[in-house]
Amino acid sequence: MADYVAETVTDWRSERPDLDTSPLEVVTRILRAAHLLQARLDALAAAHGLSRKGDLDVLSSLRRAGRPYESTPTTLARRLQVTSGGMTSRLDRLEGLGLIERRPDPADRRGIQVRLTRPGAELVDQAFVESLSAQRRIVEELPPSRRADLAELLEELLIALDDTPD
Amino acid sequence: MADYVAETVTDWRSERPDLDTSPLEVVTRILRAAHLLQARLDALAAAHGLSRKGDLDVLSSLRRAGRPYESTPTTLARRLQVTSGGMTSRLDRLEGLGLIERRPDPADRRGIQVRLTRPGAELVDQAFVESLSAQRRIVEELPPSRRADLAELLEELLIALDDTPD
DNA sequence: CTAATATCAGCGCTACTGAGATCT
DNA sequence: CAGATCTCAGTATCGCTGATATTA
Repeated sequence: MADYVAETVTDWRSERPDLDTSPLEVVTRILRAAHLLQARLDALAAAHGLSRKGDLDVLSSLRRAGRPYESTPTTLARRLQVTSGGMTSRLDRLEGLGLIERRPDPADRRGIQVRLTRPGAELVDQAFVESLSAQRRIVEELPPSRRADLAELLEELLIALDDTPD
Repeated sequence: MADYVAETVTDWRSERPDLDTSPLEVVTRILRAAHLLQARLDALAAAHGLSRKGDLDVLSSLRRAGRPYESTPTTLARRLQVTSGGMTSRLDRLEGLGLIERRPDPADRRGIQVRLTRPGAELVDQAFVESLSAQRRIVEELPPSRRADLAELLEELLIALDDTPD
């Protein structure tokens, strides 16, 4: 029982036995898994009217900050791995949908506060829970101790990639 | 020492203690790692004139098949997680660069054989080795036994996601 | 003055969808 | 005729870059 990447590595071994292709077993697997997972989660979010990929991430990020469900465009952009320009367009869309509001930051007149609206908070509480359920169904195909191992190994890798909050 | 996702899960725990957000520790980590890894690999491929994301994957897929370095658009599309239309445009570009050729399939006149040219084979032998080195430097931040564990866990997950060759 | 914040216009890229031509 | 193969045109999306205005 093997996955696609196992076959790839076997092919390389017979073709270029001088190369150590074992890094593919981690890196390519992560890329392929991300592709498959993203497709599933996007389809699910779309069923809640969130057709654009990163929108639920923005709402979730605001939601988990707790009341009053606020943040700034710059903070959101950094967390979600996009530029500030990219975040502006996501916020435009979400504001158009009535899911967030922008208000001037009282403490810094350059800044903006982004806040979940009531409908935004309700939507994220449904959509996020549902996304989480879908994720759980996938992850539960691994036995519990394996899940925890995988999570921890991925964390080590992400730390090596400097994906740490500062 | 924690990564970004650990912070996320902590936030959720204080905000929605009723939810089990542990699936994020696997799924979100995979999505974030993929984003970071892809950015590094794209930059590297671009240094070899392969500015477009999937191009090196196409060349690699042909190369590891062994002589005569041939495949078909449909097979490549399936392996590389794109539609046949998406593969057509990749092949157009690579053909324009002189890295592949298209020839009619002698056995099936609907079909096309895609083949690496000499320059294509030379380029992939450089660019792939370099990409592999970059991947190795990343993966080597984990101790060897951890690397193997991670590879195996990811394989189990991909099998659960049906990413298997048929 | 330098640096930070947010936005905007313009651009490039990527890949999908659906239709069509050809062939099994 | 149904189904497979490949291509093409059209479309949607997505995010980046670099410039700008404002303020710290």
